[in-house]
Amino acid sequence: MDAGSQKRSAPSWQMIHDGILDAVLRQRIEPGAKLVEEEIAQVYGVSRTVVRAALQALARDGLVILQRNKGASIARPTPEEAREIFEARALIEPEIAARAARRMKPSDAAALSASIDAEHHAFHADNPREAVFHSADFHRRIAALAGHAVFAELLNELLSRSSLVISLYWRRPATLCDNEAHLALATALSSGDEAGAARLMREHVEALLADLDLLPRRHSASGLSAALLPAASQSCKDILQATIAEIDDPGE
Amino acid sequence: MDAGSQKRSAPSWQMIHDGILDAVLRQRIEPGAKLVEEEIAQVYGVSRTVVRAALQALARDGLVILQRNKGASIARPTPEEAREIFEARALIEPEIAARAARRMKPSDAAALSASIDAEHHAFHADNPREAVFHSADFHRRIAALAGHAVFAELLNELLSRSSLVISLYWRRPATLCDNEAHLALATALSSGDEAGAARLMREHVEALLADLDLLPRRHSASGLSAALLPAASQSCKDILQATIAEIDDPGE
DNA sequence: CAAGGCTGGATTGGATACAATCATTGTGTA
DNA sequence: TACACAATGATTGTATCCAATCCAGCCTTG
Repeated sequence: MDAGSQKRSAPSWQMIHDGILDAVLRQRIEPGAKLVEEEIAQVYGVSRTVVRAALQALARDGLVILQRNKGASIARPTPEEAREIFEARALIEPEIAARAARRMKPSDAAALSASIDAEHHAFHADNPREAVFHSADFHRRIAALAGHAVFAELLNELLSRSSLVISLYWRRPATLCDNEAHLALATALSSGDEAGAARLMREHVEALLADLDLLPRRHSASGLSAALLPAASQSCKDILQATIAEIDDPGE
Repeated sequence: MDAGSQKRSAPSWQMIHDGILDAVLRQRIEPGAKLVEEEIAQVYGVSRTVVRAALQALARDGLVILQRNKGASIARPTPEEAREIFEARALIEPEIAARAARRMKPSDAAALSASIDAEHHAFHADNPREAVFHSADFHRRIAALAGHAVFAELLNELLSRSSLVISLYWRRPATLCDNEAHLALATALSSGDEAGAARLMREHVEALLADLDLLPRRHSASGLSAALLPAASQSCKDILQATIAEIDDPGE
């Protein structure tokens, strides 16, 4: 209801914003990739004006870095920023889990199961990126169940930035404990165990943080790496076009 | 240093963003006030392009509501949203206080004292709005001392929105316990008492929430009240001009 | 041969013009 | 008189245009 009534006033740049956001969440755009306004404008068939609005919105989300006269590029969180993002999640998400456990209805368990299954399926299909995407979706759905709009917004931003962190600093793409943790969480949530859900969530997020490879080294000098890995920026246009095609043709 | 190095790439709309933000924090613009692009553009001597960017940034901060083809207006948090904002603060700020207590240096105490003094002074000068502004500034400085950029960003947004909540739902403009709480907090922080600072902060924020008048009644029908109290929207231009004058002439 | 300056292309920043939409007022009619 | 409807003015949404800036490659020069 809440989201539905707002749909009528959807800004036109929202589509571009969501398209790039989706590409980030699915790790189809690498951190540091250059986002040229004209290219995106051609992909979506609009003028640069609308693209600029979308890029500024993404910059407010912390996903895009805008440098004056130098354009937009996908953000590259520093190791310290990465740690801070997961520390913030470790504080907020247990509270969200507790509230979700308190308000859960039996019908809500299905949504969580669907997300877990999707993650499980993608994992076994040897598609770790999609698995990570659905993993974040699981956390997002819990936030939706908590019925707390402000917490949900805060977490949404943190989850988006977590995708960047994961593509930069994720150590092992094959982690089984992830699914275990999600299953245990879903069980605690469904049984209304507030304290247990909060504890499991805190441990889960702390485990995620511990699995990051946050070395003090500069992962690679910002400008240099972008020059060394131009694949992302070259294929940015194609990635967005593919994303659009998927949206138009939801029969995935 | 951190902010200084970023200054070179300051976007041009930042000035307008900060101007409107300052007007909100000082409660010179009332929630619900209409923000007409052309007026703001004339005040700042720029075109609507830059103003639109600033308004979109403010919308991402939750301070401005953008409705398609209906323009921008200062947000009016619902009572539920107001409660959620302070619940989020009650969760985040104790953690910030604990981290600040851990990292405090003796020289940092001065900044906190200055903020408390300014609040105290404004309060005794019978200027409750300015007192509220400095009260928020006190919380902001603690976040800066905590040395955690993500928490600081999250709190910054919550503090800005709190200003809207306070101007809508604040019950008693004459609260002495505020200063008491801030003094006790500053003492705990200066002495490095993590647990005490966290506890005091949580109690303080919960007291703030308890002092809000969150009745289920619609505070007033949105359109009607705007018509009954057109002062805010009419003087929006003047408010911004006055704000600019103050910035240009800092000898307040 | 290396270092520094310069020019050309590409890209962004901002202003302006025009189209689209909304709110308000006025008018005609039942 | 009250309601429906159309015209008008105001405001926003988007595209396009031009100036400002940056980047890369080349050239000059010590």
